[in-house]
Amino acid sequence: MGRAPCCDKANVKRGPWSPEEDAKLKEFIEKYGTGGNWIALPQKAGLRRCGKSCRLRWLNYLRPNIKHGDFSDEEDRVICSLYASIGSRWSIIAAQLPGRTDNDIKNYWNTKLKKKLMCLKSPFFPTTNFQTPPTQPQTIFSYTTTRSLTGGLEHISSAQPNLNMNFNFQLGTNQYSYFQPCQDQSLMNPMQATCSSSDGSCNQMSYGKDIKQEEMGNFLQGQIPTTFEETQKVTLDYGNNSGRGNDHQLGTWADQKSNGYQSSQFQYDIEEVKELISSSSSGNGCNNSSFFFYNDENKTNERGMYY
DNA sequence: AAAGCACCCAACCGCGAGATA
DNA sequence: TTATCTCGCGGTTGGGTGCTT
Repeated sequence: MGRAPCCDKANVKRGPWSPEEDAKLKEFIEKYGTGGNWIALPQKAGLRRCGKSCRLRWLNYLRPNIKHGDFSDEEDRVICSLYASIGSRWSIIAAQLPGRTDNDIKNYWNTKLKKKLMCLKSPFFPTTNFQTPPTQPQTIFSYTTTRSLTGGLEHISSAQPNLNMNFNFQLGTNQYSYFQPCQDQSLMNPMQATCSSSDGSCNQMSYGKDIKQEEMGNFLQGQIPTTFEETQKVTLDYGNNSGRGNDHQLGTWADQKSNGYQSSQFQYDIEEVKELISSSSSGNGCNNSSFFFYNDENKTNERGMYY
């Protein structure tokens, strides 16, 4: 037994709204309000539309003070922070951004921001030597372009200077992943995104397709740091790992610590971000690589492996 | 120039929660 | 207490548009 339809679908118009319909709806609501009953509203307003459709049109497009157009950096930051805290509660996020609708934010997240963020914590490393460790705190992941540390590069858009990928970090029974805004989009040229695993075995990427949620792999799974401070302790080991090419001799854990740039800009609660991008698939095919993780509980540095 | 492809976003769908009879 | 109705939400779809080949 299915749910009763909210309206007579055979007798309502669907699809894009005409300017005339917009005007009718706007005029009616400005004059009489919604009356607390969207289902009855279209009939009263003389519209052959479903009440839900009217509601959506009003909330997302017609009501006063709706803001359209590009999102500002500040709005990006708010969205990311809230997403990290509460997940895909778009209506709550929208409530913090005057003039933005939940639908707008959801679309923005799904089409742009998610990709932008994912590219930033990319599991790529430069094919050439990393010359000088940064003196200012910044994300260590921004240097990465061409090397996959883990299996799971699935799709890389050819149309945008962003990389879309998934990856796993595993540490014993724990798994970790990262993402962070990219400071330098020039590092994200997808055409450079070829895996340079020393034996050439890593070849997990493809181009020119929307990344789909079910294809993303285990971006974040398993036991992960539960506090902001913990996530800040997570870093990569650029050091002298056997099995890694010389082009990845980027420094040591100690260097990174003394330079103070391990994940110091980590703004987003990884615990919540994992809700965002999850699926059952996990890539493989890369050589194992390792990273260091500071275990806050044991007060020790531990080595994790990428698979 | 045209066909194919990818992206974007407005709109739709179904479900859960809350209100009401 | 239960059944029904409506709202509001988040996930998904599909058509328009622009880019690439």
